[in-house]
Amino acid sequence: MQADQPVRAGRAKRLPRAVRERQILDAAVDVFSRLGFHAASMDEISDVAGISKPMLYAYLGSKEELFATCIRREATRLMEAIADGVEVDRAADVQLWTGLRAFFDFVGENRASWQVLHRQASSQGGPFAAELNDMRGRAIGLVAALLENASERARGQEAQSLAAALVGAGESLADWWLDNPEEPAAVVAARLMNLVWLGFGDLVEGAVWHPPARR
Amino acid sequence: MQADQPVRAGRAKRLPRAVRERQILDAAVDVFSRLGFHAASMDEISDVAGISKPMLYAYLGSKEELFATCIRREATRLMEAIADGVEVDRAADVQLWTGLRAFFDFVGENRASWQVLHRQASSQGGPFAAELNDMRGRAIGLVAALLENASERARGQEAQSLAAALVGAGESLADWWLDNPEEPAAVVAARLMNLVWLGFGDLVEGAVWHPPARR
DNA sequence: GAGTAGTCTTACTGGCCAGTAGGTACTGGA
DNA sequence: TCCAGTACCTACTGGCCAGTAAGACTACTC
Repeated sequence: MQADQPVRAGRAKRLPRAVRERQILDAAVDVFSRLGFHAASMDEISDVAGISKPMLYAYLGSKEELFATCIRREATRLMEAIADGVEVDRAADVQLWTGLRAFFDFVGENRASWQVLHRQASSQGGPFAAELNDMRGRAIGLVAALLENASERARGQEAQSLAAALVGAGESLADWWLDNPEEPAAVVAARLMNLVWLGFGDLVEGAVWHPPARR
Repeated sequence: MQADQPVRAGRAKRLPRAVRERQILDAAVDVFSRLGFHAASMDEISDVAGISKPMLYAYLGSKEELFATCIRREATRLMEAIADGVEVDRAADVQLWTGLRAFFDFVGENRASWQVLHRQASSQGGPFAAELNDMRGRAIGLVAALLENASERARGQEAQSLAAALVGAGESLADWWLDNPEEPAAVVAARLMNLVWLGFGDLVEGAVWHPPARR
């Protein structure tokens, strides 16, 4: 019987360190996104990356360091994608819209990254969640600033919590979209835009919804 | 040196099975919420519950079964709390409002439950996420039905995705609230209600937000 | 006070996996 | 052609933890 699995045939080709590191990080994001931090093993990651375990440790350090590096890299990519997408110097609604578009485009094109960021990182306690919360906080702050600019009524806590809700709606809708991927990113983004903007638009005009007396 | 830790002093008091099972589930929810599924050990859970490990296995089965049982119990509690809270036979906005109130009240009073449901369960692949998605799906379906009733324009995919966004906004805002707990549940709930209802209210009246031509 | 059913324990096994020791091959310069 | 440096490897160790074997204690019944 011949070898039917093309498992790492012996020694891997020599490559400069920078290239290998990128390969390893790609593999790590893939594995972490599929299995989660704990269930992912360094053996599997090195396997997917096409190298041996000691290389992993030599280049990226411990499992925790590796994971943190993944998070930082993917978070940075996401935030940069959004920053590049937002058209500043335009009306608030356009800024929000372009930001949403950039966000959904990124998620559509980088599902694994999104999995690692949204699911895995936040569910591990400790420094990871902190790292992630930091990025999330920056996103919320960005949206909050936008809201504060657009309306006098949204200030401080008010703006922060509305922004948190909005960012959460985006995250959740992105998840839903991954399970129902038949629609293009633009359609999904537009739907969220309709929901939140027209809602917030009314707030801007001073409308307030009053809870009725309890029965 | 005397024993300074009141660790399980020898044999635990005999208790009927139903009571023990409840204690164990309480302990399990606590530990899972703090550490996550993988990092939580059966030793720690049995310790917190005040019994020995074999009891755990005798009563609740394997670690996975125990976790699934926790999820099912907490999901059921949450859904029942919401169902009890919603005032049916009233206008759509009142139904939504009462549902939101019930949801935020539950989260405020059962933080550990919420942690297990929202963070831990969804980040473990396999049967857990399925179980959780099931409940989540029911919540989304409920909201979607409400939206469909209220408007002709929201149908099928449209309603489903809007509902997903709304539920996600609620989840996210609940998380934010846990980190900023100075405000009462009602205030936070009202804020979300303003955001989403007035937004959706415009959709009902036929308003549509058009994305501008890209630059 | 002997039987029995259910509660509870100590003390172990076996597997998985993070991390390492101690090498071998390749490449490029002197 | 030798050397230095870097890329890369196989093969192991040690700890943690899910799950279990084997039995001990209690309470209730007749």
